Amino acid sequence: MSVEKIEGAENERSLNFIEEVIEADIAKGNTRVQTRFPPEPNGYLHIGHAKSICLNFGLAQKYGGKCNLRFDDTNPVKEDVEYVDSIKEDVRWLGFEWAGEYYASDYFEQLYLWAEEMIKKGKAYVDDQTQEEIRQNRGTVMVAGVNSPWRERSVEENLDLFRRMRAGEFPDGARTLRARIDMAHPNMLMRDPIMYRILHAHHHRTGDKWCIYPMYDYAHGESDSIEKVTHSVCTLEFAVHRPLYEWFIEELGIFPSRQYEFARLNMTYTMMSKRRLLQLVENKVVTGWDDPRMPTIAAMRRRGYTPGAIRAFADRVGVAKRDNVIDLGLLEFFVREDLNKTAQRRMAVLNPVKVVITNYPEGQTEMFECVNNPEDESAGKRQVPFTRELYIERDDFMEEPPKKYFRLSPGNEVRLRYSYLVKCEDVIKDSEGNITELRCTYDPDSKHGASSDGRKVKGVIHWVSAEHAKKAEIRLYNTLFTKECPDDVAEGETFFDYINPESLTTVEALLEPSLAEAAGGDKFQFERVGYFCADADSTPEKLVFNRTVTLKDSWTKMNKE
RNA sequence: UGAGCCAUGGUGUAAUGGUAACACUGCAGAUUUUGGUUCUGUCAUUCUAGGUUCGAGUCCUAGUGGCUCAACCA
Repeated sequence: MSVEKIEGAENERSLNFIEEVIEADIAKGNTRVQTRFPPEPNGYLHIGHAKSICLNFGLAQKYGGKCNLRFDDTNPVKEDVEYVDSIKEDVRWLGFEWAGEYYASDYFEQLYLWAEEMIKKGKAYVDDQTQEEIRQNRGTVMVAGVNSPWRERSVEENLDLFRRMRAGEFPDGARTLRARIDMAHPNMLMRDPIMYRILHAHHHRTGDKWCIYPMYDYAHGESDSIEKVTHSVCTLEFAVHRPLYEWFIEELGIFPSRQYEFARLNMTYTMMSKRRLLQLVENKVVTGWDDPRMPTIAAMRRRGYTPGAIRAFADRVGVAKRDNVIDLGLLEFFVREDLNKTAQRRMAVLNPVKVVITNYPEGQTEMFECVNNPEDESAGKRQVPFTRELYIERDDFMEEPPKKYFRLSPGNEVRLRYSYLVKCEDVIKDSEGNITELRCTYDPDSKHGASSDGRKVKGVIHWVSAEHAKKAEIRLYNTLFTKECPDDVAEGETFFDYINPESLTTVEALLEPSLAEAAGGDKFQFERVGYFCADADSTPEKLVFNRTVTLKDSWTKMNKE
């Protein structure tokens, strides 16, 4: 397992409750630690999975154990190799290497053999009830279920029927194999759970070899056991499955894997249901699973989030059993923290207004040396051209500035970053009163932070040369949802109604020329605007940047007052 | 009229039965050629009621509140 060290993540933290379990096991002499990350390949991994990945791989790492990647591919109708591939890519990108790559489908034959064993022990039977009958006879949480009329079939008959199920003699849904436990059990999962269903479906790995497929409950614990998983860590909603998990393992007398549950990750403004995310993709609400507005790992990668930031986030969020809703801002904090150290700084104007330096020679070009990253000298410097006509951010000028505004305004002087001090002398407007141009004068002695008489200015703004600026498409992303989408949306609306109509806006920005080569995920901080990632599709001819996170901006609050 | 899980600042997560802490957020200030970063300071927490104890966030009892479970999904 290889993870580059991330600063800040090595702080001493107390043990989470799963680590306590492991340390207790080690104290008892059970020193081997084997975990697994078991996604179903029916969608892309999201930030919630990232927490699970960091936990499972982190546990193995911490205790000198191993972590497997196992695909829980027992439902062929929902699964696809595209998802298998994306999951592997995302786990690797997060910085983890799995000890073994397994598939529940690798175990289909063994699982089948064990099922016959269960039948022979009288612990399983073939049920001919319809789906509807099964549902009705299961009872409710308050009312006990009733036994299936087929529950007392002989071992021979069960065996024969089960073999014929496998042989493909029956249509989908005609029969199931059920565990014989207790139809009055207070835990619904223990009321003769279905072990196998008939599904004449093509499986992405086993092809058409099988027409019966094991259910999660029958496959998961056994798969863990086959892999000698010591600590099977899953989310809280599986806690009610634990008695069943243990029941199968005990009845089969196989390696005693044990299950532990932790609370899944929830985040503000974020939808974590794979089913819902799939709907967004299928309905083309987003461009795909890696649309930067999605909460998927692939989307975050494209947005410019770093693996280290996500790992640090997962570490901070912790592991407990309490329901939680993490503020999206916490994730962004870790992204900012990481990017602050590594992202190169560039100047870019998203909403331009022209500035003419009236006392600067026409046709002259001057190169200014700009620091790429004030936090990292090794990032070097670059030359940026300066001319008589520039563009600055429209927000960086106010004709009637409020009291604490210290950027450009009539008669006020500001520093053009890394170049001259300029003073606004005149405001040019069109017939409708819109500002079209600002006329400024510059102080020729104010290079390199100096000024002719030692005066200082508070405002420092970014700029680009009108002649040299490159155009680029910038995608500004906001949260996909304007508010929390409930699991059950109110009558008359769908969860699509909760989508933020301004989740994606595109602007044409003007960039300093050094950005022309940027492509393929390079990250930049556009000064006082935010962090941007050069889109993978970006070319020097068509520059496209995705916004990652916004800088902390107390000045915008001031503007709102 | 079920079973299981959970309850600590605004948000998360800690605390051998012994001074409730850490991070994020908020607020205030300092530094700063990014209103960023960095630094300093600061506000704010044990669901309720009993009980055990010299001492309870922690143990016990009862209550309250929240979550999960009735797919041939995982």
